[in-house]
Amino acid sequence: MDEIKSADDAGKLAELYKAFADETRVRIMISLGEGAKCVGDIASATGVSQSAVSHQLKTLKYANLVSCQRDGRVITYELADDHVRTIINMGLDHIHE
Amino acid sequence: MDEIKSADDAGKLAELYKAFADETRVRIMISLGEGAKCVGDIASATGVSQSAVSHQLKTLKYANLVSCQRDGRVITYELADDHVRTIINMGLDHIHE
DNA sequence: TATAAACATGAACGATTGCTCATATGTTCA
DNA sequence: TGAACATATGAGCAATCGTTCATGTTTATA
Repeated sequence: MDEIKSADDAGKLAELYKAFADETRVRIMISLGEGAKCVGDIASATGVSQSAVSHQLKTLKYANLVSCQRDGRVITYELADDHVRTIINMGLDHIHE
Repeated sequence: MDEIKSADDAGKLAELYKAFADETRVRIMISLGEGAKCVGDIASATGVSQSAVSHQLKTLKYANLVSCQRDGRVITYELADDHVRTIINMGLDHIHE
């Protein structure tokens, strides 16, 4: 336990963490931590423009960190799985020592 | 558990994950996961130039992810704490589904 | 003290990133 | 069908990043 397992995968790992390496994306993920939301609600909750949110959601979706579902003209996004929450909480633990 | 705790801290969190968002730095941290090493050994273990390793170690040290200790003209680096291992393993879990 | 070894550092440059602005796509409803 | 709403997308640009190359700093040893 708490022992590094793979000596490879460094590239994929870096790719994964790149998705967490931006304040806007973190805000979006934290916001989605409260529950599924549509793009407009994410934008107002985070104070980021609709366009910027949409661009970042694309990045998060590509990284398999969020999933979405269309319902009429509204598209609802949610965190892909509990790994996302866990990774964020792990980071918060580290920050708060 | 597995519930996002803080609604703020987004900036600091992004800063933390930026340190993991580069393949070279991940390679260095995985290498240090095997145990403490000097700069030259890290360079040969990762196949990265001494200069690049040194630059990245500075970044990792600034992020409090590694610590170092001078012994003569050799400087030995090691992972700062088990959070680093945990964060990397968490990422590997996510990658390997 | 002069030299070499181990590491750090600064400048410079190409590559990537995240935003804005304008516009396109898709959907509902009158 | 046409207007309005929700979201996505592409171009363009400033900012950040990671490397290399050259050189500086610190320590040991002849």
